Amino acid sequence: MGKRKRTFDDELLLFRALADITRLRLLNLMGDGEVCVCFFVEVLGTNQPKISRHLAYLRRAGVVEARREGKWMHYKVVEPPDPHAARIFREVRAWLRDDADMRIDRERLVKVCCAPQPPIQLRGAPRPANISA
Amino acid sequence: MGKRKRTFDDELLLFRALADITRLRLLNLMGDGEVCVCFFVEVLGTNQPKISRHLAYLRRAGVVEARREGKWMHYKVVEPPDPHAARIFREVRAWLRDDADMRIDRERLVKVCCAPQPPIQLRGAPRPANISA
DNA sequence: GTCTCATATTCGTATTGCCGAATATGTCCG
DNA sequence: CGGACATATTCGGCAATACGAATATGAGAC
Repeated sequence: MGKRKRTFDDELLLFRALADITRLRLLNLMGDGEVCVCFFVEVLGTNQPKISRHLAYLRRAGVVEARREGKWMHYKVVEPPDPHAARIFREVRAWLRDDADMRIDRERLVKVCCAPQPPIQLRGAPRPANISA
Repeated sequence: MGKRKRTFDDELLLFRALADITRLRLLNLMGDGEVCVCFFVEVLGTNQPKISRHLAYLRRAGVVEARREGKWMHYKVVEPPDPHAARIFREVRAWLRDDADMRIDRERLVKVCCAPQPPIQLRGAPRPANISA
């Protein structure tokens, strides 16, 4: 009786990962490359545990990977191993790229990163790679 | 503050519609054309209100449409109006077509429809269109 | 009209998911 | 070692969701 569950579990995990606006916003900010957790907190304007929980969710779903650099953690998007999941995921990311509100988030990320006087809590934080408006 | 919510609400509705195994199985059975509710109940082997509730969910998400024919209700897949959503949805359906367990469900549908002696509760029910193994 | 059948909805409850607050882990510096 | 900082996890409450059971709606037969 658990046969079908096992076969489609990964797929359900993917869709449930996409079924939350905070997680979609995180994926969107990672669209151009690695991003440090502290920037997520700053751009989304929410508390840090919430960000961390959603990143863990995305990691369990197999769509992001983490890399440690000293105290900081960098997250980046990775394609799911399943070819069908990968195709779906690519379409979702294309959707995020074109969405107006998502673009606003990305612009906020650039502004926070490249500001001459960044917020106090971001002094010395490693800048994300491949920033582009 | 409700700006982002409004813009991406439809998209979240789509992903949440896909984040349930029963709804994915229903979409899979509709892959080849219109299907009558009574066949869903038979193939999935569950109670009727559960099927009806999930079909209502899919209808609210804008991915299926219903048509009445006497006492029977036929459901079919429709593409979401948003181009990005439509592309994602097409990929999901392709995924369902290739999945092994989903194929088993479709074969069960064919068997139930075309059996020389269909189950008592299905005598006279309108056959789905475009049945194919 | 009534009866029957197919489907939809409501109701009460159990489960799941998201949240903020508090706490734990992990790394660097001195 | 201890203190500071970035991030992760746990905990309790609350809202959303899924379920079975019961009931309601809607259409055809009579």
